[in-house]
Amino acid sequence: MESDKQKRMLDLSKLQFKIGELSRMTGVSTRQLRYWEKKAFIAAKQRQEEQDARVFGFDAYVKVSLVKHLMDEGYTLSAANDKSKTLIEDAKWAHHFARQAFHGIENVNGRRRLNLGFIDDAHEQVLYGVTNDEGKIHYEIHPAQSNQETSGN
DNA sequence: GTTCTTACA
DNA sequence: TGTAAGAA
Repeated sequence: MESDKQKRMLDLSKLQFKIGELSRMTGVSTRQLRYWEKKAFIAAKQRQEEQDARVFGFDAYVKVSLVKHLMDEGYTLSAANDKSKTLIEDAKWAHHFARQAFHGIENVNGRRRLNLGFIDDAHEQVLYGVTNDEGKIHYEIHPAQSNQETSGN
């Protein structure tokens, strides 16, 4: 099912931080990080043999940053933990959505447009996202076969 | 110098 | 949660 692990140029799963690093990165004390781990709010990678220092991954960094931010906003630890869960789920969903929606960037007449794929089952119309001079985005629908001048820039 | 666990103001 | 202690 999940065999679609392609070779991405950015492999965030390889990032590893010791507790001191994660603490400095997020502004959360090492004391808190150990406590949060015990509470299962964050997870450290499995420690190898006997004595070992905790190793956190990018996912932990994101989680800690979110919880820290929420606590600064006034949330309690447990409340911040709960809210961070939904935020992370939403972000994952949005990422999944955007990843599927992305069909490449095309250059036409010096302008670039984002191909968002067909909007009809007959595959006759394509949805594009474009920006104006101020960077504001809008959408356009074009016939499917007008992709002649897609100079690979 | 850093991290770990346990305990206490 | 901060901080201290003693050990790794």
